[in-house]
Amino acid sequence: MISQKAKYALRALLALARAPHDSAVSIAQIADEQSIPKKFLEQILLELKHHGLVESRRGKAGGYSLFRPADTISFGEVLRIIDGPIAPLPCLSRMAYRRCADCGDEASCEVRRVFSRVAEETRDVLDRTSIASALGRTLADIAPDRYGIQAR
Amino acid sequence: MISQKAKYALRALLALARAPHDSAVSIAQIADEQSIPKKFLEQILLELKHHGLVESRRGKAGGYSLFRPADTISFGEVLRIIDGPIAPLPCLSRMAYRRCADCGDEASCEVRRVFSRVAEETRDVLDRTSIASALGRTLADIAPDRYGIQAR
DNA sequence: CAAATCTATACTCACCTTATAGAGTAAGTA
DNA sequence: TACTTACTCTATAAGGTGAGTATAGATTTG
Repeated sequence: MISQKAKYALRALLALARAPHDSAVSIAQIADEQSIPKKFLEQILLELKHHGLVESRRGKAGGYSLFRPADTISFGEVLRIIDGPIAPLPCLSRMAYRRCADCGDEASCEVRRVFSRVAEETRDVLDRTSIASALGRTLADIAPDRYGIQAR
Repeated sequence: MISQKAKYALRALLALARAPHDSAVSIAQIADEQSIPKKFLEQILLELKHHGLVESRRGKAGGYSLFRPADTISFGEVLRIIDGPIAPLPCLSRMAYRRCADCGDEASCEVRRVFSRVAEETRDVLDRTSIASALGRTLADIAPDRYGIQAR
């Protein structure tokens, strides 16, 4: 299960992607539209900003907007920022590998072998699907590499 | 991430599947071999027993053994027993569907659409892989339906 | 300056995970 | 029968995580 927070993050990014280009959308507006607790959403957007996915303008008429084109932001990237590793086992994570303390030999671990297939399929979907392609208005699914979507 | 408990459960079942047919293996032996805390493993095996995956004999020379053939026990079934739903979103679970409170319309939810593909791929692997096939000694991967592995 | 808005950190609170403890029950065995 | 081994069940607890709230502050623009 992905966290509620990650779901909010994705919904917020989708909302920003739908907004007219270069127009800032206020936290309040997104929170209201998407039924996300406002203060919680503030934290989430701040985190996405720290990771360079969105930018913000302060003051009256301020708000958030995407910092990168919507077809260069993959679901996988967002999930890794908010929820951490996607892999089903620590010993299968690329961003935060950790050996399983109780596993004698990784190469012969049956559990690992099975879940590595799960991990592969999951990354396949999440790293190839961008915010734009989820909205169904891009070519990123067809040639994602060209758009700089993070490689698996 | 799957839970430590689920990993223990799978490892215990794999150990039972490796044991000579119809011979009971004691909790202590499995715990020792697999480096699983004994009292914790007791709980896990008991739970698997209640769900009809293993059987037990008490007394001296007692222990656990598989109740069903190893190629009829899928990874998915074990995970659902120990960790609950496999789906990445409550609104995608077949065993425990729950509408997302904050989602207006499921049919048009982009997040749901993307993760339904993840769920499908994941189930594909987990429900088609059995304890036996993980050990690499069965035909269940080739014709799983014939062996009664739970359909997706 | 005032209002709207973002920035940052700290805090709560319930629930889940990962066990551990201990008393009880059953089956074989000397 | 008494003893030993092993499974059965319930309770409990420490620690972590998830999902927010609260509070205070900093910027920008009108």
